[in-house]
Amino acid sequence: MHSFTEENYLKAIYHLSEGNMEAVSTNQIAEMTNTKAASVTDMLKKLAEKKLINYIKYQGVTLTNTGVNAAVNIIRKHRLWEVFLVEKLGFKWDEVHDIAEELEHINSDTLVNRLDDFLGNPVADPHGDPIPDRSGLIKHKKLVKISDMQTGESGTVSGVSEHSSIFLKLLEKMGLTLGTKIIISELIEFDGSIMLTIDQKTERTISREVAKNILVIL
Amino acid sequence: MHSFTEENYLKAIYHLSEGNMEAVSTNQIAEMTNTKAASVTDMLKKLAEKKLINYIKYQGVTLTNTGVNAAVNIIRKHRLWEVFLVEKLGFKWDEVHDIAEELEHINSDTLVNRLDDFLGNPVADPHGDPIPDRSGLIKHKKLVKISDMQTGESGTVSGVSEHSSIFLKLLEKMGLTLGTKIIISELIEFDGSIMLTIDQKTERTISREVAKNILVIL
DNA sequence: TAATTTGTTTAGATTAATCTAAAAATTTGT
DNA sequence: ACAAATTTTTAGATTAATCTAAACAAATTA
Repeated sequence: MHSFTEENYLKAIYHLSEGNMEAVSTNQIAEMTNTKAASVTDMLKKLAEKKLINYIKYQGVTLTNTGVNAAVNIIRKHRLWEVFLVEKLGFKWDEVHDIAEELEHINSDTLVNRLDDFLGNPVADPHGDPIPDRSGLIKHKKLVKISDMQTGESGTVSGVSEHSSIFLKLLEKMGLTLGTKIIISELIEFDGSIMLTIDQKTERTISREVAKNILVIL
Repeated sequence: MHSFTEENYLKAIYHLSEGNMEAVSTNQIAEMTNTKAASVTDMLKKLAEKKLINYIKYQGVTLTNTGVNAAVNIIRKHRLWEVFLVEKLGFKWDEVHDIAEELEHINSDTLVNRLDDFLGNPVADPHGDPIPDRSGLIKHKKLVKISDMQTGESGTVSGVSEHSSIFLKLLEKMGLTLGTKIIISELIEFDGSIMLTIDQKTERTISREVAKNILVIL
């Protein structure tokens, strides 16, 4: 198995290369892992040695298949534990990240699979992020940022692209939690903010910055 | 907080000083933690520096109050996770120790207390060991080894003093799990083995070695 | 009680992960 | 295309946890 630290690097590289399939840079990894570039370089050599990443000096890195598998497995654990914390222990969606960050490193396939079953094989975590199944497969939904929607369009809030507690608490307060139905009632030209109807009842205006981080299924 | 490693030393010292309230020796700790005596000495200095143990060169160690609290808290977590694994995830009592050994180091009081409530505030783990409450209090039951019982005496199996998977599986096979009622039917002089009636039905003979490790409430 | 055995500590290395400062490579801007 | 700026890597230290071998202390035993 890989060390706690190695796992965190793999996860960081995975997240950084999601979306844009490009190589990830040393500095990006350093920022994500709260370390210095020099430390990252050292670790990259080690991970390359173990064939978990493809690394060429000065050219950035990509995960190998083995590396992707390892990363996906950690993410699976992280998200399952988040579901557990919210569904079974009554935590709020903004409280679970740090604890899951620790739990994700517990090593036991049996444990993860039994937890998965115990939770009823959930397909998404409390923030709407998809949970890889036991073979590592991830079912991505087609999600759209509210900031990309047009007047009159409607959809269901199904994810967020910002996971900070402060942002999640804000959504909670505004009634924009997962599952909420919204209709865009007006795009305000002046500052780009967006007026929408929540659950056919409440009218609300949200800033462009907030709208960019809420993901919706049309 | 204390490191993973420090926590394991505290736990080892706690377990070694249970029962006999004497100071614990360097070698005892080395054996329990699978390290060498020299490494233990180093760590003892560190723990003494942090006022978690009372340490005098060549004289062994005892835990300070702070040290006891830290150790009890780890044990509380370990035993609660064991209950979770057995009661909620369907693990057998001989399968949970190693996983709980990892889970016990997860750091969050809220998590532990919510887990405790979720499990219905259990008083004992799957092996019958008492679970400290959130203030650190441990309710010890008066348990007797089967090997110390007399012919005609009866009791309920309520604990074990040997936690190895091989031993627990054996008890399972013999029907001597927790809650089982037994009556001593005969003490066999020849080899010290003991004949007993299980749940008013089955007659069985167990070796003195096995009998020594089964604990009973009279 | 002196000698031997056993147990513990010190000294000096090692490994993993990190850092700072300096050197080297790459990218950018004119 | 070359100089400047940025990014990445190397070099050399540091910290936590561990080890082996040697020195030292305590307990045992003859």
